Amino acid sequence: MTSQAHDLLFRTLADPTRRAIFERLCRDGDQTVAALTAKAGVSQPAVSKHLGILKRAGLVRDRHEGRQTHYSAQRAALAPLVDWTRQMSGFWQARFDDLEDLLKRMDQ
Amino acid sequence: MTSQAHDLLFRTLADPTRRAIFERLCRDGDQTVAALTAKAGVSQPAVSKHLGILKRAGLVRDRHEGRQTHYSAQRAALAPLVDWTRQMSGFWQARFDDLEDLLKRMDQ
DNA sequence: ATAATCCATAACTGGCGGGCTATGGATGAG
DNA sequence: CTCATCCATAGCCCGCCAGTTATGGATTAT
Repeated sequence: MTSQAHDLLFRTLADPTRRAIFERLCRDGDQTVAALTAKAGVSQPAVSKHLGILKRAGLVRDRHEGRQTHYSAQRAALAPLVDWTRQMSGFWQARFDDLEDLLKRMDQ
Repeated sequence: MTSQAHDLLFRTLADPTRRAIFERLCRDGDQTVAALTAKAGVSQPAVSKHLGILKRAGLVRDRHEGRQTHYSAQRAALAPLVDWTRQMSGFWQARFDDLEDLLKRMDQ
């Protein structure tokens, strides 16, 4: 896993609004842009931009359905984060390896 | 764990230079500011600022020794990150609980 | 056909943050 | 005592990025 990937992930998750959108998608599943905008506290274009950035980081997928776009969380994209934490900790690799395998097979 | 803590952690780790400093402290242990500056690719004041931010996030500790300041990584501060990832994933809590306990008892 | 809804993009703006140089206080060396 | 070294802070600058409004293409409703 390159350090670029870590950078992209960390920078993407550093913004509170964006992280909140991702959290919501993780908690409540599939959401339209309108639904996300209703709770985001920012304008619809801002939400669209955040979704674009999340998508570039692989954290979400979009699915077009008529004039709506549904977004869903891609939890597997969190794997590099777990990997990095494991490297920084330098211990208990075994436990983390289990988790990584799970995450990597979670492309739904 | 408050969402403020997550925000502080993510924002602190989002910068590549800062993350590299933390990684180095994790890998190679205790370092003086001069030693860190030598490899950081930025000026000494920049390194000092990064260390200050890392310290505010609880990720490093400083120890004064004469005119030198030694910094060391506080891996336990990564616990909220693990916690957040666990929440987003919503699975395998047991495995992560083990890790969290370990991290929280690692205040050296 | 017309109007309304959904979403993405463009264009602009402002603030935040990471970089720098300059400086000074504290400590160690000669 | 004087000078050099280590580090932190101050002050400044500039680029990036998250926010906004405006707009338009696509789809659905009337």
